[in-house]
Amino acid sequence: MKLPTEFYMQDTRTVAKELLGKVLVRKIGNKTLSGIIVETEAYLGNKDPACHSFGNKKTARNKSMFLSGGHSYVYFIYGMYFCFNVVTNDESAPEAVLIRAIEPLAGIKEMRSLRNVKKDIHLTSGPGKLCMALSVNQELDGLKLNSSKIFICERKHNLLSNIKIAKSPRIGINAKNAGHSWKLRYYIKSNP
DNA sequence: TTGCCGATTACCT
DNA sequence: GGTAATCGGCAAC
Repeated sequence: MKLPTEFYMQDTRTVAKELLGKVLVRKIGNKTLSGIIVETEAYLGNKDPACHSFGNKKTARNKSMFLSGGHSYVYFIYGMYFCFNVVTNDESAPEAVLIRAIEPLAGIKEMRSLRNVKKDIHLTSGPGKLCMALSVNQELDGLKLNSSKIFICERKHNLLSNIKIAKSPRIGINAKNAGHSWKLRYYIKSNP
């Protein structure tokens, strides 16, 4: 079952936590690639100095953050990589959750051919890596997450009912940034 | 129009 | 742990 729009309209930190254990699905032609979400980060819009939409600043790049919860926000970074985010809350709150890592579930062969790595552990263990493995690019920016190309759903069997969630400061935030130490990164403890 | 730097990764020692 | 790769966004000029 695809997650309903109401799921994404909740508080951004709640969505970041609740996304752990859900399944990110990418359809390419007749191929299905998917993985369990194991690491996320919350970005709190207007009041978050580390967020692209800090101060409600709207630009060509981050305009998708100003859509309602349940849309995608994909951006290009470091001249080489894409990052995939889930927009949360309503239009008045340009907030989002960055998907930082997934555990491959379906389409591992396709992921291997999209990535050029020796060990599977490196397939989707970072925000840029998972975008390469799932062929996520700017074409998917601003789509609703019930799109046939990319969406998120519950696991069929609730195998992760007793997962332990850990939190920490977000990765890659410059120490000069006031949001540097905010603990908005969530991950499934002990998942490699 | 210029110039700095980034929500990263891969590969090196 | 260190850093090159690589280029678009964005603020400042």
